[in-house]
Amino acid sequence: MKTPGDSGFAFPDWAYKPESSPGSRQIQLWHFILELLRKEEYHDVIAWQGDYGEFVIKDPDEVARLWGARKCKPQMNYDKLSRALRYYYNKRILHKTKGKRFTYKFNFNKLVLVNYPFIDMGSTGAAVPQSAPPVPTGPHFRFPPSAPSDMQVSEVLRSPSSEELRSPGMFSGRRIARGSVSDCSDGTSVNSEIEDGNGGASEERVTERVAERGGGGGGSGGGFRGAVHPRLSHEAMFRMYGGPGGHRGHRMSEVGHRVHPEPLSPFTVSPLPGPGGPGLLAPPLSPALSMTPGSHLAYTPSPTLSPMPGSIFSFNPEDMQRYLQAHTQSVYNYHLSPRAFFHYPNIIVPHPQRPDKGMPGPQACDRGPAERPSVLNSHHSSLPPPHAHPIHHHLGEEQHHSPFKFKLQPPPLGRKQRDGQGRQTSLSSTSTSGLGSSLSFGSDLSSASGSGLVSNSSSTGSLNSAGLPKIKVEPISDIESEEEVEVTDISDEEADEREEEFAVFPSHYRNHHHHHHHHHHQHQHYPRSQKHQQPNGTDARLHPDEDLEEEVFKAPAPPPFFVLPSSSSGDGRRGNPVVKSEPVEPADLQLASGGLPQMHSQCIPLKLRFKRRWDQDQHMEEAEDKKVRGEERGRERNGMVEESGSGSGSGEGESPPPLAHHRVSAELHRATAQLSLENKDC
DNA sequence: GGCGGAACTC
DNA sequence: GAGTTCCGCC
Repeated sequence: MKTPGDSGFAFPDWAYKPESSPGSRQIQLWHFILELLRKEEYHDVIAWQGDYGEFVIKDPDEVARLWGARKCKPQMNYDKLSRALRYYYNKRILHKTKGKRFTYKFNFNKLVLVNYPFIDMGSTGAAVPQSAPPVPTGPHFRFPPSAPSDMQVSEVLRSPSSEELRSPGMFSGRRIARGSVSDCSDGTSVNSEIEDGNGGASEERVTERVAERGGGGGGSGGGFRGAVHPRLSHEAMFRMYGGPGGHRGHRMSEVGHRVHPEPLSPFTVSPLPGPGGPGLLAPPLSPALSMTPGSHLAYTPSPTLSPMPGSIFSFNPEDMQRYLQAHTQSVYNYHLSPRAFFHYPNIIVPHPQRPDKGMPGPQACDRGPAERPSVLNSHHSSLPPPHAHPIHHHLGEEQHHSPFKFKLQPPPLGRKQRDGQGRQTSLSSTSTSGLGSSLSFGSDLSSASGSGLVSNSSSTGSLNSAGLPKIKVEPISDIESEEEVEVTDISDEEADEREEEFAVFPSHYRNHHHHHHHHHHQHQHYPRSQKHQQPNGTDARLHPDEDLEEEVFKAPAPPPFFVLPSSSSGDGRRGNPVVKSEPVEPADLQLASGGLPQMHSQCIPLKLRFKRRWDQDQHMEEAEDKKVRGEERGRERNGMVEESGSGSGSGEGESPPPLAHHRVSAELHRATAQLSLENKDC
């Protein structure tokens, strides 16, 4: 354990694993940083410092060197590394602590929550010994008692091919270092000096894994073994690393809601069953939705990923709940890398990988890609099949595919080519890079499966074979695509609270089926200074980062057919089933949210009501968006407000809370409640 | 030192 | 997609 002097909070081991890196098969820089951070050996090179998540690179050159070694980029230097780090700003993985040299800060929210939304660290022995970032006193949030459903989890998780899931390996201390440095076969590589001392740890690692998974038990060295859980709590995540003894291995029982019987992994359990059962899905929503400041992130796992979107909007209380939950959850999942779902550490597959080949270790620069396959395949047999499909099928009619996709970051906006001569030929010289660096973990699994959400793209066929939803993380620019839905963060403010540590990314949750034509497309947050405009003229960058943080969450639009009959509302208003995008019925809104007058139609079918509400929400959101957008434009490039002079490091990013959004949410809640009541009457 | 665009690689 | 490499700018 460690925690040298720092905090007692642990950062989950899995977070350090390269394998868990959602973004790519290769180790990512932030992962690497985390690795270093967690090792005492490197404390003089890089260490946690200051605020929660903040770290200082004490020896930039060394860090760069290590990174270069890991990536087999001998020419790496701090300048380059820092560039890479700066890219994280836009991704919100990191931000710079202003005023402090070589000091950056992680946005754990992004790293952890986003990537591992379902892991329930709380219950399991999530606590990790390793290094701990300074603890946030932060907000703890808890999940509502009700449990989401296995289904959800399963849905989400399931897709990952087993391969991905497996590879629990975590770094054992030395491994990284050595591994990383170790071979860049070219010779050019740096040698490892990193640490060393440990010889051959790699194999050891394997063993560890096996052991770990084995029973849930023992959390040996460091593996994080928390069970995957549909809900995850910050609290849990960062819980104090108190007695390790207790944590590891045990079940999450504490949390009453947990659904999975299996402490370890849902996967093993096979999620299948769940989907259908609505019951599972419909947990009480109450608390979940609450966006009260105090709660910080109220999160209810929701079926968003699965159920809602789909196609049918069946109306019943459960649906409602789901609907609401969806919002909530969506927030949670927003920005989730599609691949993120695959990387649940908990899902450990029993198979030990071969030390040599099997190891996914990123560190082996030398390893050729060729080997990889073997790894993957080898396990197949015994591992739980990537069940993907079954589950989906089960999702009842209600779910099917969710139309949501997640977008993460802004695209690298257009590049103007420098026509002339670029420095093209570039590095001829030494780069060793080409060689072996490519070690990827799982071939393409990730890409293929993608997802966690289903995108119902009827049109595109984007569904994967399994019919899984597709989550897409992408830059705004692409957005126009169709069905992407953005999820909006509900509680940004809270989440964000001080600094974006916990911020959830802003997002919009939209339905593209009917609406996308009208607006949206853009809405992505662009990084601070993005100033590009979309071709279509829409402003590509809506919010500077921080600003974005808060947005309203949008209700998923009703499925297509949702539209149909609905229009005929009992209240006499009739309409064609036009899908509309018009702000129709503002009145309804009033009704619904405000006071819901008892309409004579006293009992309007809930469905209709709901539908209306939905529409209303949409409109409101849109309106909000427009509004926001307008504002944004105004600030244009100057928008870098965040950056400008804040002297001290920390508090960046705060933007005016979108009251409207809250309002909407509130209304939604209210309306929901009322509808429920009404429903009873009926 | 730090930022971020642009081109480029893997 | 995630950097890497270069570079001009502040």
